[in-house]
Amino acid sequence: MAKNTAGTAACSTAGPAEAGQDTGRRRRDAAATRRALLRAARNRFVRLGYERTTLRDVAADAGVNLALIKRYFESKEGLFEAALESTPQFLADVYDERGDPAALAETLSRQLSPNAWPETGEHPVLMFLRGSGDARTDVLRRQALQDASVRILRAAGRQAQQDDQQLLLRAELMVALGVGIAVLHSTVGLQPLLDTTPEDLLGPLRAVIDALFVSGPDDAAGREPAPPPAEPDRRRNR
Amino acid sequence: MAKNTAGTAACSTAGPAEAGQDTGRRRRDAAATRRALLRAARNRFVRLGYERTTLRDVAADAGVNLALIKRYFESKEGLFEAALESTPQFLADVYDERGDPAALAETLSRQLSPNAWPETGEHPVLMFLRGSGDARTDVLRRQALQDASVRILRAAGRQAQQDDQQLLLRAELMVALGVGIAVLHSTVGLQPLLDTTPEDLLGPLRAVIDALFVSGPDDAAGREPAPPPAEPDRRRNR
DNA sequence: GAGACAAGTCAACAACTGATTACTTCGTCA
DNA sequence: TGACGAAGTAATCAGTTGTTGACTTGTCTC
Repeated sequence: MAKNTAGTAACSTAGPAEAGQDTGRRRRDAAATRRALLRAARNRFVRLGYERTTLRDVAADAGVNLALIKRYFESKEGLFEAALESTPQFLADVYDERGDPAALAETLSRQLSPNAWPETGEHPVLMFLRGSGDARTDVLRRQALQDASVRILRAAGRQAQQDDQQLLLRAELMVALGVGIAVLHSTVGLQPLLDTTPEDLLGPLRAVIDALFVSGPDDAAGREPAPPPAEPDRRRNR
Repeated sequence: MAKNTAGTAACSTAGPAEAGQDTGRRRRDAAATRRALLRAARNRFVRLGYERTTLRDVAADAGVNLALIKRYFESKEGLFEAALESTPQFLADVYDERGDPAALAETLSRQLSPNAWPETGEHPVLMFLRGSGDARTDVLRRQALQDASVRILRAAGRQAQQDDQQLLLRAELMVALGVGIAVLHSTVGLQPLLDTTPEDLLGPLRAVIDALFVSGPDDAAGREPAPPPAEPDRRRNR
C-alpha cells in the first residue's frame, strides 16, 4: 500500500511540553497540548488533505497520545473543523486595505511566491480547498473564500455595491488565480513557476489586477479588447 | 467513518456489456471491460481524488468484478496512471491555435464555465492535480500542464523563444487561473462564480489575456506597473 | 498527606481497503 | 466435439485507520 512516509520530519519539536510562551515547561498542560495538536493538524491537513492525514501522524507530530485527539476534538472531523477555524484568515492580516492596486500586487506577489509560508510549505489558502465531506466545513470554506474575494476587492480600491455581480466575479477570478498558483506550487511543480521570485511575479500580477479592477469592468461584455491606458479612470462602478 | 456515498449514481449504465460502438453486445469483451474500468476510474479520480476513490467503487461503476482491475491494470497505481494517460489532452482538441487572443478567450470562457464537462461534472484538468504519490505520475501531470502552457501561449499568438521565461511564466499564470476556477467550481461552490455563463466570463478573461499576452510582457521586468491609469496614487512599492 | 479530578496512556475493536489466490465459465479452434 | 486458454467470480488475507473505554499518573486543594 505504500503509505506516505513523507513529511514525518516536518514538525520537528513542537510537543505539548514546548518551552515557549507559557509559564516554564509544565507537563500536563491541556491548553498547550490542544495547541500542539491543532498546529500539527493544520500542517498535515494543508499539505496532505483530509484523507491522507492520519490521526496517528498528527498525534506523533504533536508529541502527544492519539487518544487525546478524541478528548479535545471528539473526532477527526472535529479536529479538521477546528484546524479550519484556526487557520488565520490569511488575508485579514496580510492585506492592508488601502485600496491601492500596486500595494495589492506587491502583497500578492510576495505571498504567492514559492518559499513563502516556510512553516507548512504550502499556502494557507489550500486549507480551504481541503474537504472532509462534512457540510459544516463546506460552509466554513466557502465563507473564508468569499471573505477573501471581498477583501481583495477592497484592497484593489473597488467597493462592491451590494449586488454588483460583475465586480464580485472579477474578485473571485483573482482569488482563483491565487488558488491556482498555490495549487500548482503544491501538487505539481511547474518549472518556470516553481522558481519564481516575488519580483518576477509582480509585473504579471500587476497587469492582471489592473485589467480586472482598474480598467474594468465597465467595458462590459469585453468586446473591446482592453481600454486605452491613458484614461483618468475615476469611473464609478456600475 | 462515514464513507462517501455520493456519486454512486453518477455512472449509470456503462458496464462492459454496453451496446455502443462494438459488435453487438458481446459478453466477455476484454477491451470493453478495460474501457469501462478506465472510464469509471477517470470519473472517480477526477471527482474524488486518489485516496477517496476505492477500487470497489470503480469496479461497481463499471459493472465489473474487482479482481479484473488487477488483471488489466495490475494495481490501483497502475489504474491511476492509465486514467491519467487516457485523459484527453484537454487542450489539444479544444484549442485552435490560430493565435487569436479573442478566440482563446472565448474557448476558455466556454470550457471554464460550470456545467461544461457534464460527464464528470468536473473539468478534466483536475485530473492533473490528483496525486497518487508515485513519481511516475508526477512526471505525467507536470508534462500535461506544461504542454497546456505552451499551447495557451500559441493560442494567444505569442511564440515563446526557447528560454523566454517571462512569457512562459505568464502562460503558466493563465493555466493557474484556469486551474483555480476549476478548483473553485469543484470543491468550493463560490457563489457568483458558480452560476456564471460563458458570456459572463468572456469579458474578464479577455481582459486578463490581453493584459498577460497582448500588452505584455515587453514592459519587461514589470517595474513599470502597467499603463498609468492617470494616477492619483503612484506610490512606489517598497 | 488524602482525596478528587483532570491529563495522559494503553490496548484493543471494528470497519475498510488494496491485494491475491483458487476456482468457474465461456468462446475458439483444431 | 472436446480441449485449451482467456475472461470473469468469489472468498479471503493483511495492513491501516478511526474510534473507544478502562486504566494510570500527575497536580491541586483542603
